Amino acid sequence: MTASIKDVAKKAGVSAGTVSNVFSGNRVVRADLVERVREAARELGYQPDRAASQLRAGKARIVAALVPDLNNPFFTSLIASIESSLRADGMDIIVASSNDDPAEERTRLAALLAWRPAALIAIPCADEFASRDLVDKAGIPYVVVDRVPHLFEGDAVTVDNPEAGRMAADHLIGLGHRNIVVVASTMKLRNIRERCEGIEQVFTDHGLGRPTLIEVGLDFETASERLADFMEGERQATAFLALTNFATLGVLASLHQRGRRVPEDVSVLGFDDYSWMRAVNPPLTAIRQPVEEMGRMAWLRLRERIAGEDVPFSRMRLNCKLMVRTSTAPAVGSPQTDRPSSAGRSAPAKTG
Amino acid sequence: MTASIKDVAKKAGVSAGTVSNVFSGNRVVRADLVERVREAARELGYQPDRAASQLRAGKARIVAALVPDLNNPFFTSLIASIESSLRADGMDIIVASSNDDPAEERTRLAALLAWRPAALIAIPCADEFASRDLVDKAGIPYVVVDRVPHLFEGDAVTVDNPEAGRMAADHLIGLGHRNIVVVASTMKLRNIRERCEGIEQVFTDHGLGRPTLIEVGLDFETASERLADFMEGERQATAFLALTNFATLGVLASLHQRGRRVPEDVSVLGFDDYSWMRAVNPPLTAIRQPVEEMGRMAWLRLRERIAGEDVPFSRMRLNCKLMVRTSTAPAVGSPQTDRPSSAGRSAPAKTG
DNA sequence: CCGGATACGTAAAACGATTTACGAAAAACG
DNA sequence: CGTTTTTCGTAAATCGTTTTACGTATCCGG
Repeated sequence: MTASIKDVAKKAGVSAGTVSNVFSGNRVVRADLVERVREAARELGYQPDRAASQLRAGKARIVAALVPDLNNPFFTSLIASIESSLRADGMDIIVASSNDDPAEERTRLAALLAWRPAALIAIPCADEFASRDLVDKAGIPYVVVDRVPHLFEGDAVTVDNPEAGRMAADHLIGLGHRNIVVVASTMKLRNIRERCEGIEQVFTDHGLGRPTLIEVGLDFETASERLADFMEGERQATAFLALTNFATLGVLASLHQRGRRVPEDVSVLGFDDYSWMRAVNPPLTAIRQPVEEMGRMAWLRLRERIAGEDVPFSRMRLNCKLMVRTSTAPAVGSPQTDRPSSAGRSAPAKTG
Repeated sequence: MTASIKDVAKKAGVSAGTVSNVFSGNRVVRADLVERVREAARELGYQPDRAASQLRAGKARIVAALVPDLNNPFFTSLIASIESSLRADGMDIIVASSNDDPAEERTRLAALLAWRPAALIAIPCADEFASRDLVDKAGIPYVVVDRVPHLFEGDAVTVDNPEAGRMAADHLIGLGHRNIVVVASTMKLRNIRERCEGIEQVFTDHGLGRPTLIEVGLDFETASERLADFMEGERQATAFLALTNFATLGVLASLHQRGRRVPEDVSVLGFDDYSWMRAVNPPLTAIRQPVEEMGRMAWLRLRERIAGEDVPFSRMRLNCKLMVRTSTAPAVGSPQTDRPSSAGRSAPAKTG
């Protein structure tokens, strides 16, 4: 059905090799022949078959991406960024979702590798990245993004999670909040743990005890559910610090459900920064992750590796940014102070 | 680096053809040989090269998806749905974004087709789908989703846009709203036009004139901007009916910016239905598009086509659902009535 | 015990590209 | 002008599979 290189060769009256050279630019071809080949190709609607090309040349022009969830805008934004970086280098992207399940991750990864991609970008579903052995065996360069295994030997791109946690905690404590609830997706993930560490550090620096911490899972539904349960008995918190996208949503939903107003009754600080956070009322104070840049960095590193550069492994740690909006306000009854201890513990939670 | 079928064959003491048969199941192989081949493959970490396999067999196990914007959750949800349908059939998905630009659409599409995918799922950036000729020439089955060309001869999956428009308009008019502003992305898109038609029809049925209509573009930034401009001079509207995701966000953002409260001062009805719409305050009344189902349907049809079934072209028209939440309320000063004419025109817009 | 199925493995020819080795013509050089 | 070099096209080999054609062994009925 589709024209092959031979059809073009015949039509242009040259050999297949010449046609190949015209398109790949691997060797120079006389101008008049180039013209004839181009013309013939145009007439036939010919375009080199990438699968065949990759097979023979051993150079893949496809990159694989493995993410935990294609419904999470954080991951898809990352893919968007990577896709637009890739394209400049004539690459295409093949994607798969592990659905946050290690077993699926393994099979999906195997399927991706079966295409012999030039490289892989992985966001593991658990941060041991148990399926890593498959990639190692395949011998292709890869970079782990966002969720990096402990003692990982390889390229990685993350944000500075401890610092992000500190920024968030600083902001809330600076506003006088002492009863802060930290809403994590799951402590099984290292990035989440690191954010918590940053937060706790600030608490310690201020002479405060550890903040209340709850785990609410990886999607909106379960997050809302668990938060609703939690809030049942909770009356003291003056601020919620949500460590992920869906955790933020869950907090908002259950606060609203219980009729507690933001920021009058309780402050909310979220993670990730999407359009809707700016649009809603009140606009959300949030820690912005540099998604766009993460994607670019990941590809930059992979490109070097593909080119065969033997640079040492690197862990890029990008900085988050605190976007202060109006969902966070001074704690009720607390003057805006940095004095340690005191306050908080006994601060009456205004109920809605 | 990676083991090939020959390595496995040698190790198992059989021919390459036999190894192929073991993995493809194309012909039966004696049990003991199967065992030996499997064992050898396991030891070598062998997995058939999909590119090579596709080249020889002429059967592609990859599907291409072309969308206008990977940062729009509507499109990525669609991809998520398709990906999970595909996987059940052993397919993988390769994606590209046209960035809402016909020229880019053309080059990206060409790149996708160069992989000789088994099928294509396309969401054109303009609804003529000007690059369609490329797909036709490639001779692969494809389905157009969401944005369907006029008089399109082919498979398509959309929602019932006129009906969606009617539902939305009915809801608002039923609440007594007469000064409704319809916020479209761009009238260049047929689905948007159809939604408008549905809306206008309801207006006519109620003896009302045409609603105010503004176009705000395809992304959040420009939408907010244009809406801010628009609202500068606007004081009468009691309800905004946003026809897309980003339009909805734009409406919320600029209303908030001008200090108009939802739903007390003005009602807002949005399109698409995402987690954040449920989570925010007030929860948004919205028209929910069956994204998940759209993806499934698209793949179902493609699967038939790939299998060679010669069914006639179909345009699947799925139903949207109105999710009534609290961002829409009875119009101020208007009793909840269906009486035509009167009202509206002169209803004072409460300013914030 | 013979003839014809049946079962199943192997060698070799594809698939559509790239790359290598070679050769003919043109160009450069002394 | 003869020799060497450069330029550039072609034929053939090759990438890792699948598939076709063929061969050998086993089985079965008569």
